[in-house]
Amino acid sequence: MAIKKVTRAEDYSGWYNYIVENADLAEHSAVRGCMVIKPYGYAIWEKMQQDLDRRFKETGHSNAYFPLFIPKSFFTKEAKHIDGFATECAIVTHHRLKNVNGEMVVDPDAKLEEELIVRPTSETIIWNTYKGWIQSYRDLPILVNQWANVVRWELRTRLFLRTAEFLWQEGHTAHATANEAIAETKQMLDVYADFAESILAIPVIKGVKTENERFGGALDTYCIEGLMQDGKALQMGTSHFLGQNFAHAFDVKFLTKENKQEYVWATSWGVSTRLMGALIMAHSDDDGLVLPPRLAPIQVVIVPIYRTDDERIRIDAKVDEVVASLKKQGISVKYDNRDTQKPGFKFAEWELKGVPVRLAIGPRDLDNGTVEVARRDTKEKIVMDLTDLSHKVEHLLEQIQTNIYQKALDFRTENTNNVDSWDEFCEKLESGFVLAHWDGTSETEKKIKEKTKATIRCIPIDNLLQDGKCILSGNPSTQRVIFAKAY
RNA sequence: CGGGAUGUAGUUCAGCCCGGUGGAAUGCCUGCUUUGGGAGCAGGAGGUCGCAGGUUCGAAUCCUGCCAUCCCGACCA
Repeated sequence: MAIKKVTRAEDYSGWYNYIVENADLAEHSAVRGCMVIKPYGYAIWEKMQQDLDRRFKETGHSNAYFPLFIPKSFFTKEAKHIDGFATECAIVTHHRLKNVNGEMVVDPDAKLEEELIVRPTSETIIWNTYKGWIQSYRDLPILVNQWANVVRWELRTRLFLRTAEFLWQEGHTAHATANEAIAETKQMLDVYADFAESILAIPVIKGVKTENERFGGALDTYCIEGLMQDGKALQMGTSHFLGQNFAHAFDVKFLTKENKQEYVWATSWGVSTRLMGALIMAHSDDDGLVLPPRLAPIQVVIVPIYRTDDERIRIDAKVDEVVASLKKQGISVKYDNRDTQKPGFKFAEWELKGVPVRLAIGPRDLDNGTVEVARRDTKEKIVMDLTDLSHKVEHLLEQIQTNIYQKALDFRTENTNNVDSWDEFCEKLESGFVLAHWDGTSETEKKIKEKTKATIRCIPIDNLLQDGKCILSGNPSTQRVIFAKAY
C-alpha cells in the first residue's frame, strides 16, 4: 500500500497543506484565494465559535449583524485605519449583468452611484450606526459582537492562515470613559488567552504591539501570540483600544451626567479561522492532525474487529452499550462500523483526522470484558477493563487535553531564549521566540526586520523592567521585547 | 505584484526534449477470499491532457496569451 506522507522535517508547508486537505478540513475553491471549509473542518470551527460565544455572552456582550457592503466614503472618514488594507479591498461597482450573445457581461448602465467596499473590517459601518444609538451616558456601554465573513484581497494565500475571504468574529464596544474602554480591551484579551490555552491547548503570550504592528485606527493594539512547531510566531487574536478615533470620525458624542457633550470611547477585538491554522501547526504530527479533546468533533471513535457475522453481531451489541455510556458522560463518540474498510485502514484514517481516543473491540475483548484504548497524542495503546469505562475515558480525555497543552508549553519554553548578542540573536531566531533589548524606536525595529525578517511580536503585558542595551543599536533599553519570524 | 516551478483519470505522477489512436500506481465499482495497524486475486468503469488562440496534414507534446496552485520575495489590523 503506497500512501504518500509528508513529514514536517522534509517540507513543513507541504506537511501543513497535506493535513488540511487529507484530514478533510478545507480545500481550494474555484475562486482565487478562497477556500471551501469542509464539514469536518467546519465542525471544529463551530466548536470554537460555541465556546467563544459563550464567553462573550458571559462578559455581557450580545450578537448583532451589520452589512457586508460599506460605502466607500466611510473609509475616508477614518483614513488611518484603512491604510493597512486599502491595497486589498474588493469593490462593488455595478449591480446588473446582461446577456450579450449568450455571454453574461457587466451592464455599463448599471453603475453604482457610490461604490461599495466588501468589508475588510466593520468599524466604519458600525460607528456610523452607533451614532444613531447613542445620545446619553445612559445608552452606554454598547457591547456588541458579530460573527461574519470579511474579505481582504491577499496576494499570497494559505489555507486558514491567510485567505482572501475568512470567517471571524469582531466585537465593537462603545464606552463613556477611556478607562472603561481600556478595561474592556484587556478583558477581551484575557478571554482570548484563556480560550487559547484551555480550549485550543496552545500557550500564548499576551502583549502590546509596537507602533509598526499596531492597527491603524487604534491607540493600542493588544494581541496573543503563539509559537508554531517550525519556530514561527502566529498572532492568534487582537484586541484594540481605539480611543476616540472612530467617535471623532463619525461624530459620535454623548451627554454626560454633567450635561456635557463628550466623544465616545471605543474598542474592537477579533479572532478568525486563522485559529484553525494555529491548531494544526501547534499540535499535529507526521501521522496527521492532533486535536485537543475539547475541540474534537469526535472525541472517541470505536473500531470493531471481527471475522464472522456472528462476531460482528456480538460486537455491535457490546458497542451499543459502550456508546450509550459514553454519551451519558457527554462524550461525542462515533462507531465506525463500515464493513468496507479494514481496521488498520480505519486506525490510520482516524489518526489523520486527529480523533483523541480510539477504542478497538474484538473477539478477544468480548471474552475478557476488555477494550483496547489508544490515545492519539502519545500513540500509546493499553487494554482496559470495560468496567466503568466511560469515567476512565472521560478522565483520559482530560489527561490528553492537559498533555497536549503541556507539550506545546514545553516546546515554547525550549524555544524561547534571552539573548544579548547580535550573533546569538540571529541564531536563536531560527527556532522561536527571542527576548532581547530594544531601544524603543521604529527605526531600529525596521532595520532588524530588514536584516533578519524578524519582527517584534509584542511587548509582554506586565513585562519585567530591566536596564540593558538594544540588541542592534546598543542604545539604552528598559525591557526585553519578543522577537520572532511570523506568519 | 516581481522571480522560479507546476497543471495529464478521484489522488500521486510518467509521457512532452525528438508532434502520429493517452499510460502506471493508488482510489472507485462487481465477485470471491479476508478483517487485532493502511488486505489478496479476478474482472470492470473512469481523461474536453488547466482554458483560449496559433503553427501543422496531424498538438498532451511546439508557440502566444490567460487562469489556477506551490515555493521564494514584496505586502499584510
